Amino acid sequence: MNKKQKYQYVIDYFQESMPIAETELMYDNPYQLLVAVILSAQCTDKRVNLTTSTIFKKYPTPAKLAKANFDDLFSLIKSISYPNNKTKHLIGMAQMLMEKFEGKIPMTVQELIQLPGVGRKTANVITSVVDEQPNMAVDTHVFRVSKRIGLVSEKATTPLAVEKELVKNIPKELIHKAHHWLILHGRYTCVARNPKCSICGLTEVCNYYKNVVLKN
DNA sequence: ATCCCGAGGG
DNA sequence: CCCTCTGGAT
Repeated sequence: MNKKQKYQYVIDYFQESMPIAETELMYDNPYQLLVAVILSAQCTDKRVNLTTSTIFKKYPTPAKLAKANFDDLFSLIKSISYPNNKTKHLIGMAQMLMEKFEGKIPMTVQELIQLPGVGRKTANVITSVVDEQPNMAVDTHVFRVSKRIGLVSEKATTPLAVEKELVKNIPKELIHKAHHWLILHGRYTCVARNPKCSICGLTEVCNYYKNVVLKN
């Protein structure tokens, strides 16, 4: 089976098993998604959702968030990872939105990564989810699952390298869905520790299953 | 002990 | 490339 066939097999499987694949972060607009994704670094979506309901009430717009008191915001997110950094990033992000972008969320990767707390992964999430741009955000799940199945080559050792190979091999119109497929597969089946290969429909094409599981 | 939709800085 | 930030769940 060549690479093209492998991608097709994986896509067909996900199309059938996950016809609707969406983020589990709760948001109602691009501003809320941006805040939620920044908060999601090294933290589960469920814990992020616990904090954003209050944050969105207290700071419903970039203008409000730009004027937030550090300690007030910190107290709302102190129970998730890196509260100090994230508080600083959120306020700085909102301030730059007001100063450089007229309080609106820019919709290009180049502009988004200028914002404090927004890196390539977050910028790819925003532009693909909000604007349906064919960008692939590579987080810990997408990285791990792509490597295990063998969707990307051995030499792809960084998120950027994985991103480029995935974008090259997945049809443009499916990249947005594929992003969520890989995340949800990684979150519930191809988990980091003791992946649940017994309930996985991809073992037939999976390098990890062939090279690691079958040999133990 | 390891992991969770990373980013910034050296 | 490396390191730090940093809390809760399993």
